Amino acid sequence: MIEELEQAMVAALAGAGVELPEGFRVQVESSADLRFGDYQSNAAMVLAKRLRMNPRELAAKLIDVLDLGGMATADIAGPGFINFRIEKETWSRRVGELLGDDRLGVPLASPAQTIVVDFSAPNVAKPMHVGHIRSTIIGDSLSRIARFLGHKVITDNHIGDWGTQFGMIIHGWKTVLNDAALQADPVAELLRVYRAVNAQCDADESIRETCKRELVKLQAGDAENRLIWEKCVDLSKQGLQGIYDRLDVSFDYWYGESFYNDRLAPLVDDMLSSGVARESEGAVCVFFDGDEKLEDKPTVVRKADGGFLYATTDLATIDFRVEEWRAEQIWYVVGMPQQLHFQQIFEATRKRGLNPQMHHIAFGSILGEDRKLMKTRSGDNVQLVDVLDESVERAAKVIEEKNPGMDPGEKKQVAAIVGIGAVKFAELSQHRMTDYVFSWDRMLALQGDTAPYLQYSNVRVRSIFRKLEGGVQLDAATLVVEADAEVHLARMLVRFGETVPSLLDDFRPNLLANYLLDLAKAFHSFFE
RNA sequence: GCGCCCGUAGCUCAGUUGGAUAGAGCUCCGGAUUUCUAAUCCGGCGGUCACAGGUUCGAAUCCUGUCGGGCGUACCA
Repeated sequence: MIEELEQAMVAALAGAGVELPEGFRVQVESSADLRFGDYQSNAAMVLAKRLRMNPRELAAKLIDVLDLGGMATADIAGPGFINFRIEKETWSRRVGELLGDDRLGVPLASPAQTIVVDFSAPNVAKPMHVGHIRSTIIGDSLSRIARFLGHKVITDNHIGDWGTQFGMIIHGWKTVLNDAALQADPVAELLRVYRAVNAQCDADESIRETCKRELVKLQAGDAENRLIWEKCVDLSKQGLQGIYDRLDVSFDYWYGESFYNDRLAPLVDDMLSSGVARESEGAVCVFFDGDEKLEDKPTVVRKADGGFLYATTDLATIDFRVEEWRAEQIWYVVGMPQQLHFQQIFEATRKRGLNPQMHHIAFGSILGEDRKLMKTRSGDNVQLVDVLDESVERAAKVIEEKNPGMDPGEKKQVAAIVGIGAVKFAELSQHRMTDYVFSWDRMLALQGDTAPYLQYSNVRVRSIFRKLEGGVQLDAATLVVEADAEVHLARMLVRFGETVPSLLDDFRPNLLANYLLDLAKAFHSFFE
C-alpha cells in the first residue's frame, strides 16, 4: 500500500513540475491517528522547506495532479500534511491478495546476506539462570525474522565450555562427586559440585591453588582431566538442550570457546607480526591510537603469564565465521555491560583488515526486587528451569479454573503453551534496552497486553476455520470489507508487510509484539 | 574523573527515527452477553514526557547544560 502511494506521489511531483532536491525520498507512512486517514505524507512540508515554497500551496498543487487510480482519496490537513483514506474496495482487494500469499505481504530483503547470530551462550556446568532469558529469546526471535526476510542465517551457540571454572569442577569431580546424584540429575549435581568447591576455595587458599593446577593439567592435555571435561560438557549440553526444546529454540552450531583453542596462539602471533598488537607491561595488547573513544582503552589478547582471554577467543571466532561461513554480518545478542568489549573487538577486527558488519545487540539488565543487579556468580539466582516450571504451573491453575472439563492430556499441553509463551512474550514485548525488575506477576500475567491474549485470539480464529472446514470456501472474490471493524482488521493485516522489514533496522522484536497486540485487538473487536 | 544507557499516567511500559490534540495494559468506576471458546468487547477517570535553555513551520524524539538512577573503565567471562 505504502509503495503504491509513494509511487503516485513521485508521479504527482513530476506532473506538477517540482524538481526533487538531491537525496530526497518521498515518504508515506501509516497514520498514528486514524482520524487523519490511513496513511499520510509530509513530503510537501519537507519539500517546501527546501524549495522555499508555501507548504499548503505545494500540497494543493500535488493533490491536483495526484492520480490514485481510485484506490484512495487524498486531502490536505494542518500545516501541509497529505492524508490518504483507502477505499473499502481497495482493502477488500488487498486482503484478498494476502489470502493466497505465503509471505503475508512481507517483501524479501534485498540483498540477502549471510548473517551469523551469536546468542544465549551459557556457561557449561552451570545451569542457565534468568539472566540468560533475554539473550536466548531476543536472539532467537531476530534470527527467525531475518530468516523470514530471506537472509541466510547461521545461529551459533558460543557456549562457555573452556575457562577457569573447569579447574574447580575437575577438582570437585575427583573429590566430592556423588555418582548416584549425577545419574539422577546431572545438571543439579554439577552445580552442587561447583558450589561446594567454590565455598572450599573461599575458605582455603590452598584449594584454590589445587584447582589452578587441575586447570593447567587440562590445558596441557592431561588424559584424565580431558575425559572429565568431555563428560561435563556432554552432560551440560543435554541439560541445556532440554530447556531449548521447551523454548522451541535451536542452533545450527554449538561452537563453544574450546573449539578455538588451537587458533589463539597463531592469532596473537599474527597480530604481533602485522603490528596490530604490541607488548605492554608483559602482556600483548591491541591499542587504538587515534581513536578518540578507545585511545586509553587497550584490550589484552595475551596475559603476561601467556594465557589467553575472552577477547582473544572472540577475535578467533570472527576469523572463523568470516573465513568458513563467509559471514557478511555478525550479530551479538549480549548484555549492555559488555559494550566496551565489543567496541574493542570490532575495532581490532577492522585493524586486522576484516570487514564484516558487526552489531552488538545489547539489552538491559534484570534487577532484583531491590532494584539492584541480579548477581551472576552469587549462586542463588533464579534458575531458568524454575521460571519455566512455575510459569507452566500457574497456567495449569488458570486452566483448572476456566476449563475444568478439558481432557487431562490437553490441559497439560495447553499449560505448556501458555506458560512458556508468557515468559517469551514478556521479553519480546519490551524494548530491549530497558532494565526491568524480575517479577513473577509481571512475567506471568494472563490479562492485558500478554501472550495469552494473543494466543486466545489465535484460538478464536482457528475455531472459526475448524467450523468452516468442508463447508465454506474462502476466496478473494467473496471477501468484502465493509463495516468499521472489518476495515480496521484489514488495515492491520496489510500493515504486517510494512512492519516486519522495519524490525531489523534497530533489532527491535518488541515492535512486532506491539503490532501483534494491535492486530489481536482489531480481531477481537471484529469478532465481537 | 571519563565513556555508554535510562528518566513518559498511581503501577508496568509503547511511541513507526522530527509530525497534528503523547498512546496501551494493569488498577479503579460504569456498561455489554441466551458465545463461532468471556483468557472477550465498549465507555470513563488519569500527563509540566526529570529540569533549564537552544535548533525550526513543528521536539517526548536532535544539540548543550543540570539533577537523579544503572553499567563500564587492560591482564575474569
